[in-house]
Amino acid sequence: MARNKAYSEEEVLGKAMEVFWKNGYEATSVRLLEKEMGINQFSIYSTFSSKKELFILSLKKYTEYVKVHRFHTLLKKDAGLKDLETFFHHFARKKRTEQHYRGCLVVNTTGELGAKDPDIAKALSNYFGFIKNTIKQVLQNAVEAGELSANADIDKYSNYLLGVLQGLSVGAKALEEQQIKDIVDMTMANIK
Amino acid sequence: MARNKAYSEEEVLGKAMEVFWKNGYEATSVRLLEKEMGINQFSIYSTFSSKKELFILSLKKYTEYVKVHRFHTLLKKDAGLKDLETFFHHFARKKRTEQHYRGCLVVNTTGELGAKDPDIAKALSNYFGFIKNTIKQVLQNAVEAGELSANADIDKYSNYLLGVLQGLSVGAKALEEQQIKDIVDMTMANIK
DNA sequence: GTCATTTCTAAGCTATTGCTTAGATAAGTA
DNA sequence: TACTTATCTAAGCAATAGCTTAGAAATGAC
Repeated sequence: MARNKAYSEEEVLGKAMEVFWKNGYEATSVRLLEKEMGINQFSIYSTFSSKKELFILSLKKYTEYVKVHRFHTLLKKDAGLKDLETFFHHFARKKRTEQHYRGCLVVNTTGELGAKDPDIAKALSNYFGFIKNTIKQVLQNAVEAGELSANADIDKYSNYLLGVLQGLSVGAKALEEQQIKDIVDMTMANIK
Repeated sequence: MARNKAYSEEEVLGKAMEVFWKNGYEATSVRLLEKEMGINQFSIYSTFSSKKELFILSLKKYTEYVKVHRFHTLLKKDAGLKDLETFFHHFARKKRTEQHYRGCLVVNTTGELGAKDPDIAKALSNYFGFIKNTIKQVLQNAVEAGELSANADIDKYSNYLLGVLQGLSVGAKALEEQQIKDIVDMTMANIK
């Protein structure tokens, strides 16, 4: 063994995620990362290999972040339709309370980079798969609790809700609060 | 008067739009624009002032583009629910036929830049306003044709459809064809 | 304490960024 | 034909991009 790192990898990765989230991939320079992560370029490259690798790890970190800060209510064992509705309605509130809503890091990246890079595309796909499964589990709970008909096509429903969620992630950056509300109302009325 | 320009402004602007659409704003260099537009940097700057101005003009050009190539069926005088349904179903087909679907330039930009720059944000907002109004007019036609109930809240409906459209623009870059189909099916079933 | 190994600082690398400029070229006016 | 004005080519500007390297500093093993 030898000298220890003077920083926590998870901690500086969290900072990197914030920078990418705020600025986007291309607009984030390694100098800015260096400043915000609090470590210099040598450390960034020796620990995270490249800007792209750091970004992909940031996308994974983001998944962990939203599990705790966005999807926690839906990840409860007994989460049901009511939780789903509350979750979606949070978008309209966010639009009002946060001056400059940053949107979803993964949706932003889909817009900026799309499928340009296969490694990044895989990370995007993994994230959306996780979101879909989370929603699907809630719908499954709802069926079991009798909130939804037993022959409801919950796979179809979860794809639909994922799609609307992607729309809301764009809309919350570009539309008015009332428009967000309308989208959420219409969508939830469609789940029955 | 003096020497004339050796190119059509509208034509090279169309090329610029294509480059931004394919690559995104930050990933598009002036050297690349120079190459694809077929004019050199002096001409770009003397005619379009800056990269940002050129981009904003490209966003406006994109609006004109989609009027002709995407929304033409919805802009017909008698466009109705059937046209709306066909329009939405085109997304799933696009996903299958176009290897690397580029998505919507404006949605992509919302993801990449959001409200970072007020001038660009205004252009995004204008675009989404146009789309909403286009949809709203179709719904109005549908009411008048008796396809929709006279007390349907068509403003709410059009916000909803705009939101789903934004979602599809993301989803078509990141989801599977079947998922797109599910989103479209569920959405259209909700308009009645 | 000595050594091997890793991390640190700080400077520097080449390539590219958005943008500008000097001078040649073209075109309408008189 | 001479003059004015605008557009062209091609080179060049400072600043910054992502990334690397040389040498100093720290740390656990022996």
